[in-house]
Amino acid sequence: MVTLAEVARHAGVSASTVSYVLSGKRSISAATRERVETSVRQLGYHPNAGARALASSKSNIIALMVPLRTDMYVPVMMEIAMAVTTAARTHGYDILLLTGEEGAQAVRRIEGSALADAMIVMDVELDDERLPLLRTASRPAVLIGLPSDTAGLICVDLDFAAAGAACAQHLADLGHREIAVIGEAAAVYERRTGFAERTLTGLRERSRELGLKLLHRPCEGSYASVSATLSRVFDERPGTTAFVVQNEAATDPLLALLRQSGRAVPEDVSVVAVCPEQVAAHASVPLTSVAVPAQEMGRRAVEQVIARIEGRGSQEEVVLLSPELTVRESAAQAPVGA
Amino acid sequence: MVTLAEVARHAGVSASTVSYVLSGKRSISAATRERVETSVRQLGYHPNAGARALASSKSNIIALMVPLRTDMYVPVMMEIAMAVTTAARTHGYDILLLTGEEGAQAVRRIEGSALADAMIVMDVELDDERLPLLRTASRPAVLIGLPSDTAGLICVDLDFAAAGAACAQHLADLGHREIAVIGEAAAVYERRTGFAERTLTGLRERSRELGLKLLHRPCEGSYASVSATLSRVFDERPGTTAFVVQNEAATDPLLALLRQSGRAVPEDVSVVAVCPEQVAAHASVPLTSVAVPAQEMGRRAVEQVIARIEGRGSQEEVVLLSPELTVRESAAQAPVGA
DNA sequence: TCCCGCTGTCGAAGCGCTTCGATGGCGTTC
DNA sequence: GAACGCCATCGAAGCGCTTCGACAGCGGGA
Repeated sequence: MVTLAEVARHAGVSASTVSYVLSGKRSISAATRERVETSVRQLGYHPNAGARALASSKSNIIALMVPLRTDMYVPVMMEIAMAVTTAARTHGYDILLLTGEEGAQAVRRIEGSALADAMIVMDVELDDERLPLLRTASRPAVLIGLPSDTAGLICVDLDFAAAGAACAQHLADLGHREIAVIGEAAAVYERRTGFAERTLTGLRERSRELGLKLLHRPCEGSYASVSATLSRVFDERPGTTAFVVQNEAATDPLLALLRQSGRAVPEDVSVVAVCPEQVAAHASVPLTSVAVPAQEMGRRAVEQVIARIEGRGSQEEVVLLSPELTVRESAAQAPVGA
Repeated sequence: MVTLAEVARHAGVSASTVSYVLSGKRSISAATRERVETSVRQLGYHPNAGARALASSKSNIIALMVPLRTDMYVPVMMEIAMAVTTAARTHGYDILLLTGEEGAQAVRRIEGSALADAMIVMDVELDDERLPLLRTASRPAVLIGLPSDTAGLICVDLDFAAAGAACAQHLADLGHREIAVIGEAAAVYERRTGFAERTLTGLRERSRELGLKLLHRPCEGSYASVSATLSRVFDERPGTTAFVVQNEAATDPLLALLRQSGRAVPEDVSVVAVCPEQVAAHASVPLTSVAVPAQEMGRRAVEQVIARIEGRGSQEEVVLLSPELTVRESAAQAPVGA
């Protein structure tokens, strides 16, 4: 391995000069800078990460805690993780991948060992066990998600309430009066991962304002579960003309089962989804949907966290991204006389 | 932050003694060990990762390169990544997440900066640009996937050829004579990510041995694409009674479109898939399938890489996991007189 | 002409840990 | 009872880098 000292010798300068050329923290004459840069290139020098971290108390690593559960919401999670990683690299940071499994323990470990300069935590529950630690941590942390108490926290998330409202509004504009919500699995609500509840809140409030009838049913992603849910919905509310789905796995079964039961989408029944673009665009009927902007969320989280590492930005901030409803083919004017 | 020196003072011993207690590299009396361990606990000491890495030239970090493309095979990739991370933690290692985007450059960076002790590389292409570097690297590397030339490499992968053969065998056993293969998108074959080709090879060879007629068609995951592919298949080979699908995204459309075209699965047409368990189990007709054992692959890759870090194991090794075909409901006896 | 204040460079200290060699005290062995 | 060896512990060096203070040289203002 090539060291700083070797580069210095090769360039005929002192080690500190090389260091300053690399960091740009002191002015160096153009001539010297070029000589050093040439040596760096010729020798293929890469600074030793450990030594650098030790000397500067900065690792240039951001820890990313992703949920271990691979049973839900996987593509979005993956997309966010990738977006975070890519965004971090453009700022010179690497990502250390942690699973939620270790829980609060992981936060302590990272904090204590100085392995990372900051953390990004995904899949935060409303009353997450990690929150107290993150609040008092000596290193910045950014949450992707929105716990119930955001005091002293930096959060980035889609404004799911607005997303819910947008769905209700869109369907109301199309003349629908009775709407059913096919939600995430009951376990998701029990775990209290805010986003599902917030969507529902948004749906409910806007529905009340607009005088819509709203029915909510949690639902597993399986055909059996969607099928059962559908029957119950049409039993209870035969006048239902529109669905809002927030459950990646359930969208395909929903469309298939509606078709099977003789209801055409969007002629007889409209469907609006809250899901990733890909899922919406590739469904059997391209779905009018509010996208979960994974890329954007990842990018914003990285920006927030780096601002904090560099001592910029406030101690507390909630970044809520505005939802955008994309009109595709699955939602249309309510059937007349419905 | 608590340092080794503080622990040493607190326990009334020298710093080196604390270090030896922690590493177990020299024998320490039970009394001293306990005293030190108590101090460690009381002070909440965590060794500084940078200092440790610098002094020992060992970072206890494994770099994991995942494909950036989020357009294919996402759930499996995520599952493998999670399995790798979890497995690594049980051995005391953390995972540094790299995207394929940086390509060979990333390999050099990790190597030069001593950021990680080893690498695990996913989504290897048959003739990957990173291979020469990985072969000559001073740090161990393990591939998940199988390039064409495995000389000097450690590889872990599912035996996709055997998987293909198993599918052919299963369908032949059920009396099918004409089989169509719905493959990955053409781009996947062009990129030459071996697994798709190897499955095909296995299918072809076993089909030849058993006298089956085989037709292969690459296919996008969209309904339009699957629909077009299906028509062409039935045009060319009206006698087709069975499908092998290797394309996560296409399975659902395939089942839906077969049903729509009046062909019942499995009564009229059988389907066998090569895909993750979840996809197979939750399909509208639970799929008889060969699973991609993501967990197992992640675990084995970590074991291999740690063996190499510790100086165990050979310089070259190919671990091919045996496929297991799980019988579900989508494949049945070929219709009589077909 | 003298002194001041830059700019560009260097030397040395130190980040927190591992590890090598040295050492002191003990029980054994003949 | 002297010599030996072993076990447990210590001290010091050094891993490769950053960063602080020092200083040489030079131009400009008075």
